[in-house]
Amino acid sequence: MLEISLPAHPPFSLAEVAESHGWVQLPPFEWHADIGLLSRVERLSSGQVVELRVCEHSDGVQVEVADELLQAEEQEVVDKVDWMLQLDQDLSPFYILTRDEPRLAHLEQAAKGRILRSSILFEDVVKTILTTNVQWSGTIRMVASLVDGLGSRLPDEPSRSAFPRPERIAEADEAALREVGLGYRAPYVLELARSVASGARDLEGLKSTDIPTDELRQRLLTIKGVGDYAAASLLMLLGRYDFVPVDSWARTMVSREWYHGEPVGDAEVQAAFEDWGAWKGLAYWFWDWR
DNA sequence: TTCCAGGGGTAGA
DNA sequence: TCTACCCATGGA
Repeated sequence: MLEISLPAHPPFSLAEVAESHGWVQLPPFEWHADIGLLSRVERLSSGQVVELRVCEHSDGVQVEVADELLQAEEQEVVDKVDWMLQLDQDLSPFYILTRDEPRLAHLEQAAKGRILRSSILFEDVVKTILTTNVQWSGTIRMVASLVDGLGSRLPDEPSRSAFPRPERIAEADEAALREVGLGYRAPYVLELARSVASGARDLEGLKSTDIPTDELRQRLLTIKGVGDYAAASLLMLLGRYDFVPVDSWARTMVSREWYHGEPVGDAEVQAAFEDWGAWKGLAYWFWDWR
């Protein structure tokens, strides 16, 4: 049994990160709210498949892994948990701004503001593509069958699997992915997996904070299946909050809040949060619509 | 049965 | 740049 303690930049709440959006409902994440346990099956680069069990602990989290790990594997676990939970995220400039906005003033006290993300960007891009033009229940179904069908299984609990590697998806053919239930999104996911597996596309490199946001957005938009909504969502996951991910929910809420229920377009939604500048997406995401 | 979802690609103006 | 049309699939 390996136990690792990791500090987080305060304020921090594991529950708030876990419940920051729907990702926690998608495998290989599992969230046990009653005991505050975030679990996730992860395939390490060595090939070993492990379960990461994360609990809140003093000023951060404690990560438990049942297996013996090499030093390099342990470091990989640390890096991945740090990335997924945004442990070192400092939102104090945003919190200062929220103090004058009643709909957001509670965020700092509640330690809200971090957004849960997957260990590698490939997984987040695939999942985001699988949220488009489908109800949330459909996204859960597609991700679950993709993970169960192509993911590496956890040895001690074979009903659970890691998210499939790009190389594994790249080996599949389009018909198989359609059969898994991806429908017309199958060729998008396949093309992405093949380009990442071949090295033609470096998604992990997009995590670099050196890339200007507009350039980053343009690069995300070159992925088939990623449009304005998906790009904005992914920018949020990359810590760039300059765009609101406008979906049917956003249009409904902005319409109700500021347009007397009249239908609104993407431009109206973006404009509604324009004053928040570089924090626009975050202000939208955590807005208390009441 | 029709409509639409946590939209996006493509063709044609 | 903007619009119309198409895309698989399951809830509502």
